[in-house]
Amino acid sequence: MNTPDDDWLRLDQQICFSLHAASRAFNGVYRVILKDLGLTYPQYLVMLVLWEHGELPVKKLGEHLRLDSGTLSPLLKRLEAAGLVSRERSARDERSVEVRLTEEGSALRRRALEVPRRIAASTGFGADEIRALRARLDELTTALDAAALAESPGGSPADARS
Amino acid sequence: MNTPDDDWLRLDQQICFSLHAASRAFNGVYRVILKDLGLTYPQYLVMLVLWEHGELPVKKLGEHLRLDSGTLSPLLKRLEAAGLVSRERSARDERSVEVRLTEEGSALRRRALEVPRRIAASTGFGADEIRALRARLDELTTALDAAALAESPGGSPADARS
DNA sequence: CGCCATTCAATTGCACACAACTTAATTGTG
DNA sequence: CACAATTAAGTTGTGTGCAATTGAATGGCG
Repeated sequence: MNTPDDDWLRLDQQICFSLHAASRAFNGVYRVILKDLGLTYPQYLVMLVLWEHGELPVKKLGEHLRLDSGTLSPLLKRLEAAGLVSRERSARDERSVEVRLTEEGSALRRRALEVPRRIAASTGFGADEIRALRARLDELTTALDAAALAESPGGSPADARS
Repeated sequence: MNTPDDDWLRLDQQICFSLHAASRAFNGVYRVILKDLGLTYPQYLVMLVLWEHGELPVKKLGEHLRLDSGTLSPLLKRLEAAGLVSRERSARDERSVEVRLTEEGSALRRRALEVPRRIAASTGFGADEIRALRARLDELTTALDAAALAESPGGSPADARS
């Protein structure tokens, strides 16, 4: 009786909504800061992975970012049009497409180095606070992903490979 | 020298990315659970506000949800097509449009009551943990919003009305 | 060797999210 | 009262995000 149904609906709104709002607020700050680089926020995430790993197939990129080809294909096409990456079918496996940084894409990294500092400043959070929050969010994501599989309409254990 | 540039770019990826991933993970769980109700996640957020406030103009709805008419207009049109809400120009101010729950929309609330519990279970977090995380995220959002204004290209004090 | 299940990208269709613009109504001011 | 500035919705265009489908290539198995 502490939490009648009405309160449940209210509390619920606040949890999911806070996350939704925070995500969009982050997006907004990145949008402003990344405009100089000519990148959107998701494009920046792709570039971060490429700057770290150099070159990798679309599949691997998707695993790092939890995105599928439906999202990545058009995004990569835009990065290619911007001259930042090249896409080439792998010689060994013609199904796979290797995404590589162009010289221009690699060079952009230097200009991107100041982004993290500006973002960190925008949050007003210290490094430790950020680390703690990140850990919390990762726990949450792991739990939610597991739950999505279980709840899934065909929530069959068949999906839960390994 | 504790944090060379490389580490900054890595850490940065993790903060923004964790939030991005958590938000999408939440979205995924809601997608599954809300499918029964025929609602998308943002549509559910709109319905939550309407269930709480009954009826209100698009503008107010946008303030509660931090969404503008560009997002809300088509979304509300879909909710109207689904028979859950009605839209009617206000008599007192013809610019404004009042969004009201239909009987069907009000009735849907009963079926939505179980959603919060299922979501809470999916997170695996306790009520206190959720509250703490929500508070943290709200701080973050406030800070980011303020920063976005300041960073804004025309980050002129002219924008900061009042 | 030949066939079928699997895998990878790309495409299609739908639904946000947001900037920029348009249109209509209202308010403030002279 | 008339007119400029403001305000509210809606529209347009771009860019994700994801389910479902398609098409090409690969790998396993008889």
